[in-house]
Amino acid sequence: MVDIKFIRENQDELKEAIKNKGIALDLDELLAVDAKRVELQLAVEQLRESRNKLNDNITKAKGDVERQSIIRKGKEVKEKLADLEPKFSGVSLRFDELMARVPTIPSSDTPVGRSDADNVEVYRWGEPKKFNFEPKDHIALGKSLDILDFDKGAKVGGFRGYYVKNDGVLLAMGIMMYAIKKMVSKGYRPMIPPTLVKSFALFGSGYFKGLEYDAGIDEIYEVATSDKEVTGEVSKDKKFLVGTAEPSLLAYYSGDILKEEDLPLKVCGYSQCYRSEIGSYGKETKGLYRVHEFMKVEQVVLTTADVDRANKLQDEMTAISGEMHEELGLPYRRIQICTGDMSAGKYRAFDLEAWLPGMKKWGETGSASNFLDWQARRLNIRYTDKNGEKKYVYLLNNTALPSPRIFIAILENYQTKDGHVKVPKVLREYVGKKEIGD
RNA sequence: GGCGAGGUGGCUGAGAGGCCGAAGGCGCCGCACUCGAAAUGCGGUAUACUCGAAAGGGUAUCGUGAGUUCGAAUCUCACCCUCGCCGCCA
Repeated sequence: MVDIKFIRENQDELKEAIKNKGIALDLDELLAVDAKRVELQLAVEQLRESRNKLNDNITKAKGDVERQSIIRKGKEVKEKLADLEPKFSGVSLRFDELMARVPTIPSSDTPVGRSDADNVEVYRWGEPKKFNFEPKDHIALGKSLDILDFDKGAKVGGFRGYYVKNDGVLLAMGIMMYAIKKMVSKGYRPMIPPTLVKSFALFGSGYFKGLEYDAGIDEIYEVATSDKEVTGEVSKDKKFLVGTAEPSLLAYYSGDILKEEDLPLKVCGYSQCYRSEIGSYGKETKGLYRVHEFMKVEQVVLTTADVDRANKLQDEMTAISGEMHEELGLPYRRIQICTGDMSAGKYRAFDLEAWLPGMKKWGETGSASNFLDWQARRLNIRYTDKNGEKKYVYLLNNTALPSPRIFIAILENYQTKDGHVKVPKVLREYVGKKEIGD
């Protein structure tokens, strides 16, 4: 969400952002609706004022005649209100719909572009590994080492289902524990948040584009069973499965007024993540790369309304993920996301991509986003600054480590000629051995 | 799943159709007293939107939504949530 006053005063910049991000929104319509809304609000409030005054007078009325005359006048006011109030709420509803779509203006260093093809590599660590044999992909390795089973996964879980087995479990859980410990060592408070959430959490983070769940557009699973069934009716409070811990971690603070001295507030969350992938139908249909559920550690920071500070924090968060890739010995690069590949609320975004030798490509293993106050306005998260003024916090999020793609990267980067997989040093304490397949 | 109690400002807690945006207490802020502090006294102290240069005004908000009424924190209905007890499951 963007401040309406800011929108009124920065129309040209916003129109450019809407164009560059490829957002379906007519800003002129929004401004017209806004003007109408203010006009109707004023009229409605004036009518209510006279109604309230008449109601006050009724107690002072002497006798029935005066009383009746006041009630008669009140009736006229009420009729006018009955006409205007629905108009006002109709316009307000449209206003809210349009407001939810207004994007954050991207940072000046964000490349302008149409799609992910226009993202820019800004940093690279290590180089794609050279093998003196033909490297296998993780699907073949997982099968031969008996640590991944996609056939049984599909049988039980359906398309994109999978089992992790044996040493694979220790490796997957090890990746998560390693990430949690790393985040804690960097001063992040760990949480295990709910993955089954109400819609406001997903709207607040920006996963739902409108106030209502939009099936077929959003990549979120809706849970069919209501918590309570009354006479066969569907409960109004729908529940959804999160695609990342981010919405749950942020919604934790919704409605809160934090203290400036407590900021930046650093939190990390471990959760199972659920993604319908209906928007990626047909993409990466095999293996562990694109799956419906997986484990992930996410990092989230709440900070003051200071753009430079927020950018610096975002860079720090990205650096922590980078550090973990380095400690795991995984070649990676950092790319900056261009306007066309950036969702509405984001101000500045980077992805980390690890090299996957078996799949022979860079694969996204993290995504760091700076939203400024866009999410905080939706979630109503504020803080009091030193002057006692209330401001919206700036919100940042980044992947710490995702389990399956790091799993892929380790398998494919650490494979040996005889089909074994060496365990990266930092994960040996969790896996309990130096090499899987021994 | 069954039964019961309850959701009021930063907190506690009264209020049971108009005098209520809401008593009292605690907390917080200012002032007085003091060398300073404590104690005491006096005054102030919700949020959002909106009109206004400002002073100040208006609207809405007592869990949420709808209803009854000229008028609702207060009455009615539905829903959400919290707490307690029983049952069931882990």
